Amino acid sequence: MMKSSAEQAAIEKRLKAAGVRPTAQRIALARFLLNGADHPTAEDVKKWADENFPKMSLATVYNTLALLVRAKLIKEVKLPHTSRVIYDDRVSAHYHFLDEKSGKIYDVDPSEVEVKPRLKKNASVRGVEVLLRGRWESESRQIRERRGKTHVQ
Amino acid sequence: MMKSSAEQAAIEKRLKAAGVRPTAQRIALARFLLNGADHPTAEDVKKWADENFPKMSLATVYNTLALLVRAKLIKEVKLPHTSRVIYDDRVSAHYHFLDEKSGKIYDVDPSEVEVKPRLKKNASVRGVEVLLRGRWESESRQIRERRGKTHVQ
DNA sequence: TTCTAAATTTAGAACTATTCTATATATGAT
DNA sequence: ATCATATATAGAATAGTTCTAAATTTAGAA
Repeated sequence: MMKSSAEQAAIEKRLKAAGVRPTAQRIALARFLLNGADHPTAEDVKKWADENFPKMSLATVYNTLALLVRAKLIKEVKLPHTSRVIYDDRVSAHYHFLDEKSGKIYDVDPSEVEVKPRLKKNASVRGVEVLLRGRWESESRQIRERRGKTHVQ
Repeated sequence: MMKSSAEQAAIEKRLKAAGVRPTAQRIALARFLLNGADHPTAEDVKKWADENFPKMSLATVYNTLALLVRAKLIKEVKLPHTSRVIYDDRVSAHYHFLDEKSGKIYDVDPSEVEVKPRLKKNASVRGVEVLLRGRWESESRQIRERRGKTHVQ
């Protein structure tokens, strides 16, 4: 793990480079969002803040999330399985995979899914969003067999 | 256009076949949803009801939408450009196209978009959702030229 | 028909996630 | 240190949906 102070300095640099004034609250949140959080919701971010920063308000969490999105340091992701917005530190275009067992979201590189629209209609496609659903960790044979077996009393 | 009474009878039949008791409210809403509405939101449906059915409550609109979804007569669609749920009378698997100019949603048959996941990770994909964004009606050359031209005083 | 039990509809309260508002606090430039 | 501006704060407001409890309607029995 990176030393906390060095990490803070690096984050501060990234904020400045993106035109965001590095206040204490912003550095703390950016550190969480850019080095550690895994597709958190605003609620997840607030929870982290409550445990790691004194008296940060929910408004600051939302303000900062919006600011970091505008600065292109994080991306807003809206997926159909929840009404909560998810924040993603991967800012380049990519797709998502929803593990239906755990509810976890995984990023998928566009190169890993071939998408070729061949619309009958003469429309111009300017963007593509893809959500894959399934099991991210495929079950081992042993686990599958155990699950399949009826419990014997 | 189909004669209203015949249409009602047909709708009533479909509701019964799907195991839904055909009350007056349900017949009216199903008629709108299955023959005429184009990806309406709950608000659109309520608005139609206010203009075409006496005193229907918002709760009935939501109850009936949920009921028709459970009965697989319509499908719930959640898209990232709005926080409102959209209802679709096409119930088989398909993709969507968002016209970014009009905000309108169009259904796209899965045969019209080739999607081939080739994940590095050994995951099992059980479903794919695709949203295309762009212009559904591609502009004619004339319109494009007119739009491009600076207005001369 | 009338009665009755269950299903449905209703109005409005409650809820969730987010945005807004007004005030207080902190910051950087002078 | 002062001042103007930016930021942070608590809480109110909002949007969309779901819940609750009471009233109404329905289908079937008597």
